[in-house]
Amino acid sequence: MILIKEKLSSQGYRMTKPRQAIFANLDHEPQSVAEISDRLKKQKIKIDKVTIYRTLTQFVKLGIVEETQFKDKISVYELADQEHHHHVICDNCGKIEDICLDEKILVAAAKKNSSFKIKSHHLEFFGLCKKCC
Amino acid sequence: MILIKEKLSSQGYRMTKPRQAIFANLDHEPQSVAEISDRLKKQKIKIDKVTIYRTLTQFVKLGIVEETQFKDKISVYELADQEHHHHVICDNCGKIEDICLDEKILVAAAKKNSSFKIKSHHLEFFGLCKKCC
DNA sequence: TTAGATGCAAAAGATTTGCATTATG
DNA sequence: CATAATGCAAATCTTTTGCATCTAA
Repeated sequence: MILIKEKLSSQGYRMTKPRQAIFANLDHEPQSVAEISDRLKKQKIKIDKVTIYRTLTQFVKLGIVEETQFKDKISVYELADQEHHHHVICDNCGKIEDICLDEKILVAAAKKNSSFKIKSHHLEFFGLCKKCC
Repeated sequence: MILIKEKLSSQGYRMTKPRQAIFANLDHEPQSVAEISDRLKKQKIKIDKVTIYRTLTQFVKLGIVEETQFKDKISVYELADQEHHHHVICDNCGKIEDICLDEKILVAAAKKNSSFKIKSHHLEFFGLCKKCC
């Protein structure tokens, strides 16, 4: 709690009810704006989707939230993790699971093989979850 | 040429002028529908964007084309390659470069660590290209 | 008080769908 | 000739923008 408030105010931003509610509904599981919006609705908290978009964009900038893009063309957001991890997405039901892997060697190889100055990467796995197998 | 025609007809589909033109403008570099459309326009070939979308979707199904999603929310398409490869995307200008890496070990680790039946994966690197460095 | 934040309406942009028409096999 | 493919218009869906109003600091 104090964390975000500090991060916000240190950049001249404000802590507001909507931001607090949105933050409270973030998770270490990735969620879409629609999902977050639904969660808030269920809690009888009325926040415009636009506000959710703007808040998440800001949280991403502040390093509070991490954004990922999957094939279905919608963005998903999750609490930024201290530890870098990856996702496994079910081809059938869309369920997303986190997975931890040590890809140091691969990143090093990429840096060596590419003419680009590589700064980050995304690694996602696809398959079938237990239920859909 | 004969390749796609066979793949198409084997599934009851037809080889048409638009499909041939679209195929001829595909590349091993990923391109968006807008880019493909522009290329065709320059060649004075008039094909509706809708047709490009439908054709690409079909080519993907037939394994002729590979679709990738980047953060800017648009899909890019490239000729499906015999050899599995990855992309390096410039954070500044969006330039995309292909890169080959051997990630067998990593995939094996993912299969071991996950409860999912993993079938495929996506690996993309981000950074700055030579020009933007 | 005063700049930042919100909500509503509307715009924007990519992709999809419906349907009448055309053209391939 | 039967059916798949195309083009056009319009719909969808996610995300963004403009602007008047509100509110935290």
